[in-house]
Amino acid sequence: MLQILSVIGDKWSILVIGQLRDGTLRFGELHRAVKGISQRMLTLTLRQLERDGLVTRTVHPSVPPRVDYALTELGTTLLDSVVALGHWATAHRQEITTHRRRYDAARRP
Amino acid sequence: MLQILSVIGDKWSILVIGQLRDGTLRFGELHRAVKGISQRMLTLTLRQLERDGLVTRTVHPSVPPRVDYALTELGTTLLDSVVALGHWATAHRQEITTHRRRYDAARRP
DNA sequence: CCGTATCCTCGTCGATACTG
DNA sequence: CAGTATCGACGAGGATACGG
Repeated sequence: MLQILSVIGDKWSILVIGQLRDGTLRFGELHRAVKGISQRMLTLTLRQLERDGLVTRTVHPSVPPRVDYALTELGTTLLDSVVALGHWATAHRQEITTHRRRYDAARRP
Repeated sequence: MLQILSVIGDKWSILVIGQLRDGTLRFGELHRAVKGISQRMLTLTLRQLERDGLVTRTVHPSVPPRVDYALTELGTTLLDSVVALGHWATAHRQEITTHRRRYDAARRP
């Protein structure tokens, strides 16, 4: 069970899956879309997702090389929960930061 | 945005919130319910959740001491997404492990 | 019972440099 | 363009001991 949570408990995984909701993206496009992720972590995250059967990796033997990533059917089923989390996060972001400030203010007089 | 994902991107947070879905729990009860968590991490996780306004902490001044934790209204709204993730995880656990074995077998001949 | 305080150890991640 | 390799720093987190 903890093994499965590691799939979704990784923030990069969630963000990458979220980006793939509208269809196929290239490596570089993902790199630009997911702000703050390093090339290394993007590679590792995609490998992980591919290993778990959540995304497909398609290499086009061209020059320059082109690699496309897309959600599998299994990945799409997860997407619903992920977007729900995304909605929750954006909906309550302000509320949470307010709580944090209040909490910190109470403990640092 | 990444700050908010840190709330749910932590596996302990997710597990703790999941345990609180049926109501109030004491510290020790949570400690036993969430398998594998250390006392230290449970404390830190609960402080984090309290700081974010997802959990209330109620100290009963008795001997021995008793501390109850419960979800706030905000925490309950998150619970829906969390249980959705939980359902997804249990529903596809087998499928994912199968993918993993297949992937590993293909790369380790 | 419910913590806090230390210490110490792993793994994780970013930076950088280099290939096909 | 899309990676792989290497390294070094950093912090999460377990173990332990102790306090209210």
